[in-house]
Amino acid sequence: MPQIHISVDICDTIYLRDPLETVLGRKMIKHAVILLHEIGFEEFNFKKLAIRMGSTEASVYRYFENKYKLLAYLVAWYWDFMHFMILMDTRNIPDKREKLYRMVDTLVNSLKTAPVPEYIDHEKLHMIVVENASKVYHTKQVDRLQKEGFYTNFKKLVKRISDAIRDIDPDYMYPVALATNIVDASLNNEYYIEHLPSLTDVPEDAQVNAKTETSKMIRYLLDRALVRNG
Amino acid sequence: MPQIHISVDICDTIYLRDPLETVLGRKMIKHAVILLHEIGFEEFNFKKLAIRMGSTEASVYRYFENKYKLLAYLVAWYWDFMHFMILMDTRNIPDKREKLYRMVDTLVNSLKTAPVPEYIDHEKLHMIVVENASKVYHTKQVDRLQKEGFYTNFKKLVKRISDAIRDIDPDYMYPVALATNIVDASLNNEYYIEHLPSLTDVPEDAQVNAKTETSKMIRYLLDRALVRNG
DNA sequence: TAATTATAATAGTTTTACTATCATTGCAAA
DNA sequence: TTTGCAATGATAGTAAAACTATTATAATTA
Repeated sequence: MPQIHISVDICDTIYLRDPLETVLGRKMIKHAVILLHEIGFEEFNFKKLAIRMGSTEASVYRYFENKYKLLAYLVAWYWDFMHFMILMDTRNIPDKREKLYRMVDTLVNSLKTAPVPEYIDHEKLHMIVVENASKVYHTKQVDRLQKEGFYTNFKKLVKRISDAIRDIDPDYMYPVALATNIVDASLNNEYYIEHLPSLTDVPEDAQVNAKTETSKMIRYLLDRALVRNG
Repeated sequence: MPQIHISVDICDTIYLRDPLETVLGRKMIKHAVILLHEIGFEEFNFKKLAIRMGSTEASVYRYFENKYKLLAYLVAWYWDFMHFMILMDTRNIPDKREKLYRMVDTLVNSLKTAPVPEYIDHEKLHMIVVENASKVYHTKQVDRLQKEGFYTNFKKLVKRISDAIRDIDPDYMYPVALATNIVDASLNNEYYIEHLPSLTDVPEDAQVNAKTETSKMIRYLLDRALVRNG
């Protein structure tokens, strides 16, 4: 197997130093993912991260201004990576509808073939994004962050999906909102199935695969929403 | 005009003392709404609230354990109130589809006739919910909070909307997920139009009414998703 | 009027968030 | 090989946030 290098593209105002360029930085990212997954964003802080990775608080602060930016970095990394994955997974699919469905499958992360670097646990990062992505978007600083390019990776991904929607049904009036909506829903529905099942259609005690169910639900919605044209 | 009293129903593990039962408590809620709207949840704390309302930090702590619970309280209040509003606004609408559409209108808060108590600025509370509701749902303590009944008001609202969906199209396979989805989307889309327009279908510089646009977009989606049957 | 309760005023503790300083390490250019 | 320099570690410190405790006083209630 050839070693695969993915160079993710992340806006450089998110970090003070690019963590992916140093050994310590990659270690930081690795343990940030583990720790965030373990204790959640509210309990997470740089002191705990420093202890966990065997470094010091001061060193962490040399890479990121604060924990919000670290989270923003991980989320940006995730979306850039998912964008890449969607490109890979949907190549050579001639059927437009099948192509969009495959995008959804990639989104809910039911495909396990991600060529993810060893320092990132992709499943954990996925859960971190599910639980915390909205904290990056819903902040009073949204307009400033937007100008600084914090959200470009997510926007690119949404653009890609909305193009696929337009391909299927050029008359659909709100392709971008629908794309945003299914990305949001694919994250949330999986979370709700696990934690708040009464917000979904699976019975309380049913043993279902949250990813598969979510994928089916989104496909169903798209199937209804988009008019067949060949 | 008769004085209208709404008694909202909020799970009693959210607070230490019910703020709506005392003058100080109502003052607390009033200024919490103003201050949260002004500076956002991250910058908000009990010291600032105490100063703003002319009381002390200790007094605030007698009502709420911490700022997360205060936020949870406001969100629970909001959903219970919205549930009530949806009941009011959709009475005597015979057409099932029109009834669901009206629910969406009420959700995006385009109806301005809310009989809201004087100590709550409804438009500000709406924005607080848009910006912060996900912070109440996406936390590591979700399972405990769920057991304590933090989310029952939201669940009741979703139930009501999913029933309306089922009324229109009994064959729709995921009425609850769709209901959850349109509630989420109605909050988010309005926010995106204002702050991240490239996640929506409105052009960057377009001067549109975010609420009206959102309502139209959701109606359109529902119109496509739900099969006509009379 | 006495007892109870709510609040204000004050003062504290602990934790988090962040900054500063300086010694040490490793590596690269001279 | 030495010199210089950037990265890190070790340590210490400040400021604010997140809470807790104590007491005095005002307002209610019995």
